[in-house]
Amino acid sequence: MSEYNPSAIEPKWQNFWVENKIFKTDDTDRSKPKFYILDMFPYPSSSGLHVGHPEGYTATDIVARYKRLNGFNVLHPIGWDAFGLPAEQYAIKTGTHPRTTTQYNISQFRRQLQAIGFSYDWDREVDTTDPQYFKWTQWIFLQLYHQGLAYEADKPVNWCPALGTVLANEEVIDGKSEVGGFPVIRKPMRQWMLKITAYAERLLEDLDGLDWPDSVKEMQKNWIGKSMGAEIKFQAVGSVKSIEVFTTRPDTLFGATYMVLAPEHDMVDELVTDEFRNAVETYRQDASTKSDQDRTDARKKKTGVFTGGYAINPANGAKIPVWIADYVLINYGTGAIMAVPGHDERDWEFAVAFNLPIVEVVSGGDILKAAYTDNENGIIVNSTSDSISIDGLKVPEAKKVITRWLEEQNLGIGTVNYKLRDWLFSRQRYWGEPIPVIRTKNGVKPISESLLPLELPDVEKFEPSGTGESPLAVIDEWVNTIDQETGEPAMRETNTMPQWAGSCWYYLRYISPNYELGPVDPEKEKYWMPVDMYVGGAEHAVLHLLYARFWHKVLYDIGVVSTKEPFQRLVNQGMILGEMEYTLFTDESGAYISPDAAEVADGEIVRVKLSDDEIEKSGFGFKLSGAAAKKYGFSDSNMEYIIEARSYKMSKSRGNVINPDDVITEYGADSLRLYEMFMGPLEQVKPWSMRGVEGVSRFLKRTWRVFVGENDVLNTEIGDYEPSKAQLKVLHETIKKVTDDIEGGRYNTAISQLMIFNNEAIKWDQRPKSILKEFLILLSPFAPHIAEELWERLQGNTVSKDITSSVAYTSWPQFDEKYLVAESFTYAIQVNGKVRGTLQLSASDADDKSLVLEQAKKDPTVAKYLAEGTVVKEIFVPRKIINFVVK
RNA sequence: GCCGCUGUGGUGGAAUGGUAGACACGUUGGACUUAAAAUCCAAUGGACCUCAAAAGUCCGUGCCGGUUCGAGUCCGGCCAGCGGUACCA
Repeated sequence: MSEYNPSAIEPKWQNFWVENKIFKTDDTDRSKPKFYILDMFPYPSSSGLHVGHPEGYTATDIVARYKRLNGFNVLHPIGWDAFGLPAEQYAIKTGTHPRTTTQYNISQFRRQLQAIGFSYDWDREVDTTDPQYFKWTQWIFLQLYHQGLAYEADKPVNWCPALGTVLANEEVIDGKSEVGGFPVIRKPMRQWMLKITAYAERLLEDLDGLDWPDSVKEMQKNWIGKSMGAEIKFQAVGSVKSIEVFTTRPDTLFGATYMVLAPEHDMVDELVTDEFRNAVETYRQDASTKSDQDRTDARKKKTGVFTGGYAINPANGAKIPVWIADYVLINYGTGAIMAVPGHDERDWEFAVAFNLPIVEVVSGGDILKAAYTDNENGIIVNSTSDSISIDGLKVPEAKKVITRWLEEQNLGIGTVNYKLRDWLFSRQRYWGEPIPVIRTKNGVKPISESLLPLELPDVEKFEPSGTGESPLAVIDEWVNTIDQETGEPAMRETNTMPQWAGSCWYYLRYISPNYELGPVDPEKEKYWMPVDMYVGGAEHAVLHLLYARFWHKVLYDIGVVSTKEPFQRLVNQGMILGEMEYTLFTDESGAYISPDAAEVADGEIVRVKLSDDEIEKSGFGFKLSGAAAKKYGFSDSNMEYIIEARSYKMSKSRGNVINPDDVITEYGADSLRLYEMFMGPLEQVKPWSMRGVEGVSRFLKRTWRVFVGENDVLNTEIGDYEPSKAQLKVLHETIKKVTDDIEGGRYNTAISQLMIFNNEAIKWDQRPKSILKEFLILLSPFAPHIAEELWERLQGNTVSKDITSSVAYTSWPQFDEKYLVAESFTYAIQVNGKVRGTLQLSASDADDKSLVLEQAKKDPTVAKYLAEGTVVKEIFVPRKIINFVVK
């Protein structure tokens, strides 16, 4: 007996695919329709692939293989997002050059991906750290610079004096450094910025045409944060200057009883009076050292100080006080607000805290109790002056009228504001793309394109410079250079680009990875773009996708690409959690404590992990089984020991990480692929289960047994038989279901159908080759190794070893409706919507309404219920259901 | 708080408004075996009725209500969990 042995057949086919370049994309062929299917490329970490990677990668591989079988020219590449912090931190610890670490990790990732049998075109690999790749990342930066979209500014960074370094946001936890727990302050430093705000409107508008999940579109919309309103000038008392504010509620202008400036606002110095100077300075000092998080925590009490200065409300001429407070942010709007405490919650809180006047200008609420913020139905009141009145208008109308008036009076203008801020583009790091600019005595100057790539110098030490500058700043021979044009001395920029840079355009490089005249070959770009399907984690819903769209639009504007948007369809795969864990909680004395109590308990909680034979079902949850209760020393037999059942995110610290290599060793790559898809809908979060892997593995074993019998030869049941009607029916049902499900991204139910087919086929005494061949093609996108192996065996091992012998380039079966027609139909017979019987009829009888109804009424149970009243209505749904409405 | 997503057996999950629980896991019983593993067969939402079976009855898709001959599915209002975001004027 020869059993299914994935460890024997999988390497064989992986070698066959790689060595013969079976999945090399032929991109000279323009006769076929194209399909570009893209994975979010991985960061090659030292811990290797985790089971989350193959989830999306299997889905795209299924689609890639399916599309090839349907005659598409498929572009399905992979690469490495290889710049980044971990390799640099490792270098600091061990002195190993990040390039060495990165190259090693990439080779591990490549080996692991090949061991899962993905059909990538391995001749198109891109590596963001390869000078031939980042040459073009730098080139794009220069184009941004020439377009006026890259500029320098002093921006606060997370500076940790104790560590002598600048930290990324994710390295700062509660205002302290993740490493060491040292305080982190905000220190302004010269930074490169990219003017993504110039593209805000287009980034927003063009979302409409994309086939993306609503949630992602929504997140991007929120991130861009468009709001319509007005900018209004308030004349400062005793000054020639005025304070400009942005508001979305110009209709409440009459209710503005004070103003608030951000502590950093320029006008503070202008307004502050001697009496308040000290208090204001102290407050500004405090605010500057606070972390962003502290400042923007909405739950804390409002703070602020009066400047001593006043401004004039342009609507009614009232003299109103000007305060500073950190709830007003310098980098949104104009950094100053008109405070309308009657109709804005934050202003209301502030006014109450500092005893400032609150006036009602929109009726409908009770401003003594809370701000009334309804901006649809409220009616304007108390808003009349000598030159304007908006009383009696509804809010939307009032906004228009007062904005027009402000514009006429030259006091303000209707404007649009975006939350989106410019992109802070520099990092004080070694392991990133050098920013290709130099500083001469005349200022900043981009280096010539002919000098690209600007490579990183080799260094011995990767420690931060100690000044907050990048480690590159201390490499004198690299920093000190000459301006190639003038021959004069110059200094290189020592900041490097963030990790986002390389991933902003990698999808273009795959199209022509060796093209030397630009980032992408224009002819090929026109053929392949846009990406037809892009699959990756939801964690990139905002930043990566927004940054990539921004760069793409710039490239579109300068004629490098031909599409406005890079990714036509986006799919987010859901996270895979660890195995379900059952936890019993006890306090430090070892006494049982319920999960609810454990959550709020003060003392030390002991978590006891239970195996699933120690638990049993109880009501809504699980409790400790009697035997287990005894084992853990609980004697009270009346007590129900409720336990917590849930699965957690995989993490090293929790020890619930599943390594794909282990799964492959034990069950094979096909089982891994199949299980990852069979778990549930791709987009959904779902827990891992090794038992589930066993389940799909059993399916593959059964599939093997359909084909292979004793002594490792084809089963004797297989032959060139004429297929039976029943065999054709189940085959064609499977073709239809699998096809529809792949098209619809429902890989789990496609696999169910393959299982259904197999459960039938294993019962057949005569297994027609023609049927089995089509089944193998259907199976091949999901479990390609076993499909290739069985395909080869079915052909009799005689075929030559090239592309024509691979199941991957056969053609996808077409289903025929005529085989799907059932010979009989079962009606459900309902009385008043409840099923009271079933009725089986031949296909010819089933469409005869009067016959069906007559038969249905004869069913004894149905007849009983019909006798209880008179039939007032008969619902007849052909071949499905009958419903008698009885009164 | 706001925005989004998700709530279905012991578990993962299936169900164009038409017999809820496909497929799989687990469990139970049986076959094969000296035995075990593997494999195969059968049962498996809960409760009731019954000596037992067949048949049948009631309940059941987070909760409350609505539309409909008929609702897991559509509509309105809640609740819970997850994710994003957070003083954005």
